[in-house]
Amino acid sequence: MPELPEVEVVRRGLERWVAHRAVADAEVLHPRAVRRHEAGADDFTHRLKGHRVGVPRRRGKYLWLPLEDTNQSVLAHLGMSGQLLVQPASAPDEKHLRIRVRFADGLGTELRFVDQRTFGGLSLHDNTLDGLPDVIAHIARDPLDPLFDDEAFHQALRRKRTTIKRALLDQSLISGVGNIYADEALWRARVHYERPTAGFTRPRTAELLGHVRDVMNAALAVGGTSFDSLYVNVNGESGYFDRSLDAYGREGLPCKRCGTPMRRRPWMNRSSYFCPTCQRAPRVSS
DNA sequence: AGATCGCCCTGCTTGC
DNA sequence: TGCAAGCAGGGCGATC
Repeated sequence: MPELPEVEVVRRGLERWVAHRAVADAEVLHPRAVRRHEAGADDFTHRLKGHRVGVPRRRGKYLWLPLEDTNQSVLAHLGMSGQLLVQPASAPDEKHLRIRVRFADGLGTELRFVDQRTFGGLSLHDNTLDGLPDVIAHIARDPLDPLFDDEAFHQALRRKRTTIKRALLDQSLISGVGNIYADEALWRARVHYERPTAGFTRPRTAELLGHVRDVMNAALAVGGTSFDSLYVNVNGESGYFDRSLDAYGREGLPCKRCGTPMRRRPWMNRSSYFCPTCQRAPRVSS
């Protein structure tokens, strides 16, 4: 669900409301929410206790809270329906509350991980030398990372025998792009989702990356994309970018550039939305 | 070795 | 109205 802009909105909220607070204790209400923490829920809560949270960081759709004075971080992935909420301790438990973190201060708020579908979760990991949780060392830098290497990405596209949307969703090539922003960027670039990457020229790659960055920055500026209450920031508020989507979810509606009805095609157990006129299918697709 | 597929879940919407 | 199928912002591990 949440892609880079939505996760970044959450990270900023955590930076404001959770950074530098000491953990009093944590409570795991659903074991699946910590399944990536191999030592189990008790170990997870025990290790959190008493440590101060550092400044939250993010790479792609992953975010993590470094624990000060340790070499470990709490890694979070929201999956399809995960939320990190900062709530008054007195607020009633959400229906899908999975993990609660209480703090040793008088602010009266706690951190809650709420997740309807339980595809997401929290876990604790050692950091690599760059301060990255070790289990996400394979995740590529994201396009808003100043150290993202455009040329290396282009070369990777040239090298692969795959198609462009698969490549955009491959988190080991470029991270943070999901189904919505892939379709949005491809529409902006007028590129069909099944275009083979091997034929990409340097200018075409550069243009596509530019659109990926533009659409993500635009979404970030309005708090991300929310279709329903499943994606919200740490204060439970929705973002507004759904109003600005040009492709995703617009099946049958006129293309905002040329008026042709937009199409939806089943794709990898998901959907791809595109304009059949602006985004010409490659002649031989398989 | 790299690419693809199935599956992990819950809940809402749609269509018979 | 009831029920089943289809669909949803993702990613991992098994498989070819």
